[in-house]
Amino acid sequence: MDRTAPGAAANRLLAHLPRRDRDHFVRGCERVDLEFNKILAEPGDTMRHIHFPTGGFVSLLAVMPDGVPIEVALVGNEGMVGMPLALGLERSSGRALVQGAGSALRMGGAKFRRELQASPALRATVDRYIHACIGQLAQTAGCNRFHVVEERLARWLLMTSDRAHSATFHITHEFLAMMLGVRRVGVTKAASALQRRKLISYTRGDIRIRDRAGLEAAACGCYKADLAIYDRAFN
Amino acid sequence: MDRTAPGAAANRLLAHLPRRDRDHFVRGCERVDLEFNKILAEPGDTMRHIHFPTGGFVSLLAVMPDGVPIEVALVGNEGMVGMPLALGLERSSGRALVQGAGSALRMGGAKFRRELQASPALRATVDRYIHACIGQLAQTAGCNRFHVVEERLARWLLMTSDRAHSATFHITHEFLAMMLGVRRVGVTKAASALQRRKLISYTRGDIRIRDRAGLEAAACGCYKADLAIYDRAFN
DNA sequence: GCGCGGTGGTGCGGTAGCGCACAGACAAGC
DNA sequence: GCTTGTCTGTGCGCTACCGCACCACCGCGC
Repeated sequence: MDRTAPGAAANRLLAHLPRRDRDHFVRGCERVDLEFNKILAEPGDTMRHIHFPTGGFVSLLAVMPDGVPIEVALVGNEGMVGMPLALGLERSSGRALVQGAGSALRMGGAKFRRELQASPALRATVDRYIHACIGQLAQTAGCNRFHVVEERLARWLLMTSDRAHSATFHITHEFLAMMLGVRRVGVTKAASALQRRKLISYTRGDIRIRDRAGLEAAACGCYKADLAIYDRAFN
Repeated sequence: MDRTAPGAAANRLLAHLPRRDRDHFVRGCERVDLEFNKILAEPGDTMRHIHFPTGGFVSLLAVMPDGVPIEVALVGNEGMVGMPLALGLERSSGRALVQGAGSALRMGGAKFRRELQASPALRATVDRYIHACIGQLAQTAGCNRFHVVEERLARWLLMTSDRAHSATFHITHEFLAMMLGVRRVGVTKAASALQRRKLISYTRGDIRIRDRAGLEAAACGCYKADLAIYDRAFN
């Protein structure tokens, strides 16, 4: 993957654009930091920018009527945050929360829409990503219904590791519990089971994946299904 | 809402188009029957047509890696079946199953994409629907995690009643169990509780909603949230 | 009349996850 | 050193739902 504009290939979605479109697009963006725990959008917020993470990653959370949040999708440098803008709407329907600090390319909503009009390749790439995201949402809906905490935790760790591009990252049980929509002790129980099986290790929020293949086997099939969905959208 | 082309307003999504676009679009469609239990798409299938239900309604199901299906969205005459086509892809990622017999307007995929190019209003309307659908998927993901069968059943009955435009419709406990991803006896238990509370009545698959307001109170907030999502997308 | 398939209801033991409460372990700051 | 806050682990009773099995009822066809 050639890097004709700085950071162009650091977001894999933008890397799918033909060089000319990509260079033009990236030049129109500004580089911003994604700071840990920062909220990029709340339900009902007007979204000012679309973000293409280059490092770091962002959780998309549904906020239930009683205010309890749950993660429904995870966005790293393979995707973008701000799908509503690509669909002609301004208001976010969920919460977007920075999970892993890093950086992103961002562009104002109005400008982004002009770019979408101007570049069929951009439009096509963004649409494919939306398609993949819809698939991931549907997968997650089923996963939440059928799979036990230990499997879902394993899936989450793998997805996060992929997006962090690292076998280690930082997240507490408390936070994980929020993501998975379970109690903290549920995470503690599942995580210590995974640790006992020597698949992961952790202390005070520092998590390390020790046996990736084993963890994949411990995760529900949704992890592989997610990969397949992205693959089919962009193959 | 005026009916300048036959069936134009029978699909509320198409009814959002300016008259000229709508008439043109509807003339390019063919009218087809949606026959009960017919599968419009399986995961991985090439989608030949996009469908705009005019009567009848269609379940979108995620098929889990072990083959077990679960409903993730419900499409009536407020929507369309074939989102992937609108996003430049041909392969369905889930299963589309006719739940309520009726009819639809349909158009071939290639032609539909040409129409999307030609009519910004069509593109905008379809995009808004996709946005609403994403919201519904996220809501369902959370609902599946947090809410008990009785609440989810009530939500499903209300959503279905809305799409059937009727307080009565036909569906067995067995089938409902598949939609909700629970055992048949789980549905039996929840349904008889709702019946005891005089919110619904049923015999051998014939379901009637007797107290709509009561049923709304018995449903989880996801039902109202769904309505709000659609409303915000199209207000 | 009889059998049979489709539908709904019940019972029973098992388990995953819940709410709540409390205890230990480590880190950082004073 | 001591305190305070954060993080992780354990115990307990409870509930929703599970898998499995069996039964009752109804309508239809032979």
